[in-house]
Amino acid sequence: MTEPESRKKSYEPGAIEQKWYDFWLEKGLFKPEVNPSGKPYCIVIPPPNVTGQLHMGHALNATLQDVLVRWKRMKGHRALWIPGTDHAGIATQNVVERQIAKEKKDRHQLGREEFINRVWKWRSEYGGRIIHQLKKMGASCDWSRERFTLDEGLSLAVRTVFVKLYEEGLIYRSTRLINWCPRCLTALSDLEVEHEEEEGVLTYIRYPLAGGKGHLVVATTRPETMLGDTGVAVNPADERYSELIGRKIDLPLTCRQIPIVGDAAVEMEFGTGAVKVTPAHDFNDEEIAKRQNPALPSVTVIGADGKMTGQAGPRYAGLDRYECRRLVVEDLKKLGLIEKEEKYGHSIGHCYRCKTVIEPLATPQWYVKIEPLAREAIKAVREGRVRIIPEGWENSYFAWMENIRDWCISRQIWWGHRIPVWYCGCGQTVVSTETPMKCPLCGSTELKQDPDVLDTWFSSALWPFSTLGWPQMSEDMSSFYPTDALVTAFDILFFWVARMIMMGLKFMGDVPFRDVYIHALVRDEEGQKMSKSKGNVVDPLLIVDKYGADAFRFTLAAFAAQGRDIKFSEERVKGYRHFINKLWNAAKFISMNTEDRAVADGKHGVTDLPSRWILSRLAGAAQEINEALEQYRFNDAANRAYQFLWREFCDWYIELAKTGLENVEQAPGVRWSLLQALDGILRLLHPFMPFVTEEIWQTLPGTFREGESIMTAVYPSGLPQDAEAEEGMEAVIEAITGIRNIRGELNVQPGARVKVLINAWSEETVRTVLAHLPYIKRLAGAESIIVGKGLQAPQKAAVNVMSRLEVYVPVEGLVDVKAELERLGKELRKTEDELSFCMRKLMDQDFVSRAPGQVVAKEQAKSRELEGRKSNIEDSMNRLKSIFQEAENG
RNA sequence: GGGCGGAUAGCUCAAUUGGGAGAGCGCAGCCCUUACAAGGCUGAGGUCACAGGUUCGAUCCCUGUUCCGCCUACCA
Repeated sequence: MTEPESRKKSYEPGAIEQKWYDFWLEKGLFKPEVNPSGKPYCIVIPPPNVTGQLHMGHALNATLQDVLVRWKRMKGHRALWIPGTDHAGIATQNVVERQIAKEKKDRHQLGREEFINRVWKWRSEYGGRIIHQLKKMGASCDWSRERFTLDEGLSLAVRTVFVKLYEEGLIYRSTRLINWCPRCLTALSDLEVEHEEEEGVLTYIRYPLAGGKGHLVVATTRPETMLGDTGVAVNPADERYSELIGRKIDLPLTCRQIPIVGDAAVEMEFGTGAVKVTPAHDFNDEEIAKRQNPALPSVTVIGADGKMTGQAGPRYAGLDRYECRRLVVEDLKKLGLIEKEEKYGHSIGHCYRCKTVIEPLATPQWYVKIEPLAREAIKAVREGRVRIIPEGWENSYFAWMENIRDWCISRQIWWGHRIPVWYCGCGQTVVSTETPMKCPLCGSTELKQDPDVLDTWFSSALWPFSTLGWPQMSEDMSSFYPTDALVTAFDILFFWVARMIMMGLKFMGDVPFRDVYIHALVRDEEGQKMSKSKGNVVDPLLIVDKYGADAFRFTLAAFAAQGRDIKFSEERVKGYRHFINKLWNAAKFISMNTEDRAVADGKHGVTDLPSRWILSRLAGAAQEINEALEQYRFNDAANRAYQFLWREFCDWYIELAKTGLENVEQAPGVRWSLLQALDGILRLLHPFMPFVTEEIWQTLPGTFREGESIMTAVYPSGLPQDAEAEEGMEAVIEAITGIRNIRGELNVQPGARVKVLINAWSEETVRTVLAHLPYIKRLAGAESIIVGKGLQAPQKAAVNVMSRLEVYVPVEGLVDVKAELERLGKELRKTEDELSFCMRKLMDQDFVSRAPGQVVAKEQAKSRELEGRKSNIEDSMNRLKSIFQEAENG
């Protein structure tokens, strides 16, 4: 026969987690319908990339959302957490392209249709991976409502939004420089470009003045672009150069002549004060070119593939841009046109997907005119209709939104939402949610759809309402929009959060969510960002296997609010596994002591002070935990639960209960309180550690369980507190710790029973202590205790002065008198220091007259207590000293 | 260049609006006390980065400095 689960010495998560997750799924407990009449509460998951594997960020993100949703569900809300994945255009396409590259093919050989089929096939094989991983974390998402950004419904939402914005003039097409990734062969939005500081070279090139007299020196970090220069700009206010404006340069390595122009944006102090202008390959230069009248022409010398074009001239055409750079510099050197080269640190844009250096390239692209949308989104946050938590992020949000530039939404890839625009040979453009049969202008059926797809974030921006069924009306939509909270990391605040707010306001007429909770980034132990290339990634699934999802979740929650970063270390998870084990063993103890024994029928059967106390403490903890969760202070909530379970419930109450259980009359009440407090802490902890709490909760007697799962049990709140019991227990606790301190410091053997005198300051305390002598004896290892007010101190005793009482432990023969004197001396110095600090304040006229009355009163009370303590310690020391001297003399 | 955040115990970090700083881990001592050694009891350890200012009083508010991190920007 195997040991029953509940009696094993330690908690083993593996099989138990699977068991309960299946149970929850089977019972449909993740659906909002379990609380049909509750107030709706809804969170949409930040959809992870369908190509993704669960990483630490997902794990933290999912944990926090699950804590919120489980908590709200237990509070009776109609709670809905909508899961799903994102089609992740570029990332997914890259993954599948790599796969087919192994077959020595590329997507063009396959053709668009076949390639798309391959991606869908890949998605059906691997796309469920991250969903499966979320389940391992215990996520209570309603999987029946799972969505994918390329679902038919979501695609319709995307087309609908596109058409509407187009019709309003908020989507337009334009040819201008955009960020181009020469490896992914697509345009990128400004946000998708990562700037990194790099060491480069600033090359000073002599540009000969036409007509053969002298030259102008320009500085550049990209010498190869000189082949596409169409001008040189100087500041018109620059006396060195102003009279050159209007003259021409013989552009080296080409046979072109280019003008010297004036532009106020040129910094006179930087470089030589003269700048080459390459409108086709530099955003600034494009601006300068446009400002000229007539505008400077564009010469594109670098193509979409990052190689030099025919316009670069026969010597350079076809070269990679970096090879060309070397050759151009070499050629210029031969011509004696390089003045100097110096090291230069500057920041360079890289593709956020493949890290290739971005090339500005002029191509036709679709844009969203963003300013009108941003204006409303700024207002929503300013007016508090969307709260960003922590508040500090609002600044970043405003800063970005106020300087926002039009959003390039077209991508030259195949995987994604095809742009719903068709072109006719007659020149007509058709924009429609459905594929048009013929051209409305000429009737031709030869319509060609725009080959590009939309930025993935375009569809993600619609997520809070597209997942609820929009553009169809649905019950979910009227119940759950606006959603309640959005939980995410700051790195997609602009990419995603801001755009959702814009689209929600535009298409739903209301914000997409009330609260945005921005959580930390998970870093490694050294504080480095986890990345595959650094090899410092910790796989959350391995942590779950090793320590269980509960310990892992609790760790993440407990460290969630420590500022922006969480430094993750396995040691911490190990620590919280100990916590779970503590809970497990407390439950085991309670089960052993309640099974087949009388349990009081409710709270009225509870008569003993410790039981009243723990129930009151439970009420207090519940209140604080609820308050913390209301404010997204996950760490405070988790730590309060930790403190309650370990310090108050296990260290104090269970130990006290061992005595209470020996009292035949009180025992049923103690048993009820043990179960009641355990039930309470299980419920409080359930959102953080769903599995172990369910496992234990299911073993509680039926009267403590009002439903089939702890998931739908009522979350403790609004429980009555019992100030009288708390005050009474303080006295008991002081008596016990007072004795323990002495034992500990004087190294009394744990087995040795000591005789104790307790001198209480009030009759009330005397009564309380007297009534609880069995508890004190047991927990403090005392064999006899004499209690009274104004007790005469014994001749030879160690003393400990507390705030409600003082404790004497006669130390006849037991103790080194000298050591005890040292200990008391230290105590005395501490007390005196505090007292003099206190007195100094009270003697200060300014303090007494200007500080608030209650602060002064507090200081006065404190000084009285310290005075008392001081004289008590001095008395004890004097007694010991006389003994000491007797011994010396005798 | 602009902006934001951080500097508190050996380590990692807390501290609801200004009134002599807490936790976890670690460390030291003593204990296999029948829920738990993944445990219990006790203890040591902090001029709250630096310099000024406001205040009766500053870890907290203001200014400046140093050192870290991050976001953002078209100085070629």
